[in-house]
Amino acid sequence: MNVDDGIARWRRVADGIRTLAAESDADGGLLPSEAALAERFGVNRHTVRRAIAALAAEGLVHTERGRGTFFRKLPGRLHYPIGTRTRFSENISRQAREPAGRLIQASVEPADARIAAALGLRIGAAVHRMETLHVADGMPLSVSTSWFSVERFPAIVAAYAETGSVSKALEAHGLVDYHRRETRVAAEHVSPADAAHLACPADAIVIVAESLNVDPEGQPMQRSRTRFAADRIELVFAT
Amino acid sequence: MNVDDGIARWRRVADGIRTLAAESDADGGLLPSEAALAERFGVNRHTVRRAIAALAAEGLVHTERGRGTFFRKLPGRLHYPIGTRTRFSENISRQAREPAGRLIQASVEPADARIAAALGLRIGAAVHRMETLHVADGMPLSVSTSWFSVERFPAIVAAYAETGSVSKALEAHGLVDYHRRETRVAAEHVSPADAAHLACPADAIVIVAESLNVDPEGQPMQRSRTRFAADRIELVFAT
DNA sequence: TTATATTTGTGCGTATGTATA
DNA sequence: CTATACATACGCACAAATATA
Repeated sequence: MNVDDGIARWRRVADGIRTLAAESDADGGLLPSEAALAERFGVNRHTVRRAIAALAAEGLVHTERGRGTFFRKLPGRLHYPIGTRTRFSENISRQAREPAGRLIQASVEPADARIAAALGLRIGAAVHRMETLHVADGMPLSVSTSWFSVERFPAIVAAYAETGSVSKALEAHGLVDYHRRETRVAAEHVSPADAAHLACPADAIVIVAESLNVDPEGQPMQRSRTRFAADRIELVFAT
Repeated sequence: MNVDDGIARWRRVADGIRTLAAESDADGGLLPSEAALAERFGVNRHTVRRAIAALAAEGLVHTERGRGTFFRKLPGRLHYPIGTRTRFSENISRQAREPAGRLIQASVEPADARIAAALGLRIGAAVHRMETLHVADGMPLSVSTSWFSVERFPAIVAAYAETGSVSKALEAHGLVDYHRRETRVAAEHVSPADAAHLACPADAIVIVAESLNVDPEGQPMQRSRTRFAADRIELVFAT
């Protein structure tokens, strides 16, 4: 535990304890004793005590003399299952009430090289670009940008605005089945515009999921880039 | 700049300079002078010099006497494909040279409720807990914590330490095939300990992937929690 | 109830690391 | 380079609160 990295030992111990909390997410759970933690991390008990003091100051744990130190409960994240047939409304409605998608902005633009390649169109072909916000229980969870071929889905924007659901909007175009081909997952700091829509602080984190949906014939028909508020949701990939 | 957070000033200055490098991603770019950096961060010039020395030691910058200090170029994000049969070594070795896993820390502990449930063991059963670091092309990409049943994989730690690969360590126990059942993906700010291992700034982001690997009979045998440096890698789920 | 072990809380001395002037 | 101030980390000892036999 002696690395000259400019980070104090009690800070690393505090983080180790934080990890324990993340791993064994028991509310009201009992931490190992200070002596046990000192041995586990290879530091003096005073160092453990300083780490615990820092965690207590930020409210993660509380200690009771003679009894021990206990975790406090962390606000849980919603689960967002992602499989081959992901539908926002269906996913979230099992965990929260009133799932809702709201249209923020829509436009028609020429496809750039990347969009054209993803959707199998010519560069410059007209595509709908739709910006949507997804809310559950009054809490914004994600904002998403989607691209659709104008030729194939001329009225997709109106249909989404009316139903608040991509799958229902696609049904209106006669497409009742589609599935997700690929999802790329990254994470970034939130952009100012997204922070406003998600009602989160300027230094918040978003999980960025880029995906491609294809119809039953394997033809790509929707490309999307969704930014999830990372403190409110986690993605679950079942394989 | 005087906060009692257990992080040395030269470390914060070093992280600040790293951020400068990320923003103005010009290869061979010139840093502000040491005096200018000292004033910008509100520290003594000696502290700036120590920060630069640390960055030079890890290869991010190089200094030329009388001329100044210069950035080196940063690489783009690697892709990390995740499917039912993910292997770190195989994935990364197609894009980078010398993939390597290094054992950071290992211990045997009793399984808490969560680990026991995940691995199908009794609460309190002995499990190996293994902390590993994964590097490609000399750049740390992820740190991972894994849990294995001690009864089933008594020598897993030694086997990993020798081979630097989980799949090879499992082969040594006669398990040649396994697959990933579920992956949960979240994103957080990096913990100080992980930041030290990943050599990234204190305000960096990690993608947290929790997964469960099962053997051909469907029996869970490895639970892991991997933190990826979000600025170096993106996860790709093929469905 | 008492007795004992466990756990947290406190004090003090010493050595080393960090940051400034 | 030295000098100074402060933070960090350790080791030991003991007191106070709690749990348990």
